[in-house]
Amino acid sequence: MNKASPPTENSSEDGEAPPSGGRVSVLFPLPLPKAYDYACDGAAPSLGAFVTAPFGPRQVTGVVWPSEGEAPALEKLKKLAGAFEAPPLSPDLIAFIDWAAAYTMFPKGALLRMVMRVSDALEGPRMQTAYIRAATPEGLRMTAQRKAVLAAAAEAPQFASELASAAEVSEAVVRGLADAGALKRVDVDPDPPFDPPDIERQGPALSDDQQFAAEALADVIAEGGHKAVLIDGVTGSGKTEVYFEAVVAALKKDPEAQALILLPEIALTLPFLTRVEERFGAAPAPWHSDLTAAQRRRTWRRVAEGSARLVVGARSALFLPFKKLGLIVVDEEHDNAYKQEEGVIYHARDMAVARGSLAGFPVVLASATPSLETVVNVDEGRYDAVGLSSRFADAAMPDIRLIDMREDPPAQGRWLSPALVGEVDRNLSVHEQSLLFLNRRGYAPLTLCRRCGHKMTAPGSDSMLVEHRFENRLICHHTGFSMPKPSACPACNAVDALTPCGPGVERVAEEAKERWPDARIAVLSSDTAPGPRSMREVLDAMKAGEIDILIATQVAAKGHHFPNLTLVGVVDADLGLAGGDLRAAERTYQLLSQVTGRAGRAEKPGRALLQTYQPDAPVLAALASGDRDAFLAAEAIGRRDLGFPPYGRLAAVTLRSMDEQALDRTANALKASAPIADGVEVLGPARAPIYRLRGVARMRLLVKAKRNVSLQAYLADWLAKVKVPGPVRVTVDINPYSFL
DNA sequence: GTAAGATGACGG
DNA sequence: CGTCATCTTACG
Repeated sequence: MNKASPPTENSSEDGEAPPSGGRVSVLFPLPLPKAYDYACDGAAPSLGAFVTAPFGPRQVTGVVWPSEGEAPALEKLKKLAGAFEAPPLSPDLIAFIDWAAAYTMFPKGALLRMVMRVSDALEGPRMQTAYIRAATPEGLRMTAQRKAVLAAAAEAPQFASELASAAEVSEAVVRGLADAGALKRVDVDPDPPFDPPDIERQGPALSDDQQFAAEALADVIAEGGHKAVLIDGVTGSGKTEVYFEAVVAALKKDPEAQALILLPEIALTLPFLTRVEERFGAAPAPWHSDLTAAQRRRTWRRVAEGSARLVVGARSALFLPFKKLGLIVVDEEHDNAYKQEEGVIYHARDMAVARGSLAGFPVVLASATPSLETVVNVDEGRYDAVGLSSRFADAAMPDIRLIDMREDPPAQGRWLSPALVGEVDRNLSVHEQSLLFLNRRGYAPLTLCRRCGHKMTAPGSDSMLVEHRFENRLICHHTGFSMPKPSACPACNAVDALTPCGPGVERVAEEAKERWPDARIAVLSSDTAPGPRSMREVLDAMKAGEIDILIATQVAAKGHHFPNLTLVGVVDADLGLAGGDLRAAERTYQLLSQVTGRAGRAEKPGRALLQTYQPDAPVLAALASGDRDAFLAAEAIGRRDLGFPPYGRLAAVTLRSMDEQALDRTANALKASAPIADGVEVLGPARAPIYRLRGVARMRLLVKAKRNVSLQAYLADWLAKVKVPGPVRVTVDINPYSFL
């Protein structure tokens, strides 16, 4: 704990000196809405510095924050306890946190907590001892073990454990050699810096389209300042190479600038890291929830000091303490995985644009199926757009056909229509791969008692248990609850009456195995059901052509190239349309467009068949005709007429409680006290579609407002008036995506 | 988040 | 009337 660097100018533009008498505001990473004031001896630590201070009965680490509001008298203040050497948070990030807290209506401290989740990063490097080769001293007693260690030693420092295992001896031998002077001890930082990306390295040759788009982005970056730009290009058009050029431009323009590439899912980040390494000759700093504590600390520290210049990460990377962030790329910007639904609720794409806007740097959004929000922002001139129309390597878009399941139904208890079966037959005969897509894990989504009609649900929950036959268990996909499949109905005790209803991937696989006993069939879903084969192995086998028919959930839809895949069969194209939330059609379009785009990537033309009971649904018609823009235009009109986002504002106020009566009362009381305001409509309360989850019941009110009203102001005013009893928890979700 | 004070439920 | 459990509040 050392004194931090001297105070910087306290940001006020008129050059006003910081409040005299050595006082600072400190924001703690706790769910608190404001910063607290402290006295300090001597120079105040600079804005953004990490400090510890007594807070109530304990010592807490927080960040020096801009003061606001009236402060208590100096003599009432406690003193700061200490400061950290870690680089202070940038004014950009402070401004972003303030903004994001106001926007999401979560307390500032809760947002700061997302920045400070790396608990031990502040302590600075705890040096570790490593060993390098040294001149062998005279008279060194030589043994076989010692020889092996010296042979393994090198110029680059290695830990005792590494040397010992390389030489197949114990660590004591290594330490003995160091004591004898034959190895030199050196202190190494356990968090080595990341190799800088090589921005001079020549990228691959770009197509004319790509070149044009890359230059447009380079212009935006050269111009400086904030701008959001959409790269709109079909699957396989090479968007990635284009935004890599934008990264190069941003890093070249300012030798201190850092760039962040956001990806929607961890599963995508791992292969992507390799791709970045190929392009830039160095792996980027990774950030996602699967990192170990050590990897996390390394990235956090190196990002904070500014030496990690390129970061690839999931949505939470937005809250890394970048020293000088100069560009954010949001890949697959339409992906709903960008919406964080737990803890602080936010949409990473929107937050990325906001962060760029506050700090004055460009944000690039990339997608083959951009969200309606983004398309409208482009149409209304708030965002720029560059298009990539041609598919790479001249591969044709797949031929997409709808199968009307009313006219061409599968046999009873089967899920594949004769038309789809015929196409798979054809593909098998010419040794090309087929993908059967069904976005449903497990064997059957519903288990019903034939005798009494009882539906199997998780205890204390209204969510259906999904049968997973490989494990012979019933699993709740919402809570993670799982139980062995019972032989008797828990409601009426009828034996052997529990019946699986509807198909999941496992059930389609069962049908496929019966129908094509000689074909090589694999199942791919996030729970890697069939035996010990991991997702990675299945994907590799598919790429290598070792699988004839892959039956998969959406994990196969994203970011994989299967060169010999020429047929995609969508088992249930209507699946995402049920439930009817406002983005159901859009999501279906995005997902199915992505899946069908897997067919025929290389020289081989592909085809896709969508099984549907509603071939007239506009989404499906649009998919079949490939007319994305017409679909978006129709969606836009629908949303505008209903006043839904992006043409209006929406917020969900969710109440949760174990006590259903208290929940009901509070929900109704809340509704009754909703202020009347022009252009604001409060809907509900209604039970959530899955009403109870782990014993907690949930009700929701929706606030719908015109675009020109501030939802946050309305909600703050409203929620401040109502006293919510203890056992009922209220959360606000600005612009909700999930209606479960 | 957390710990101390305030409020309320049950037992001697 | 005392003790323990739970809710409320405040943290500078």
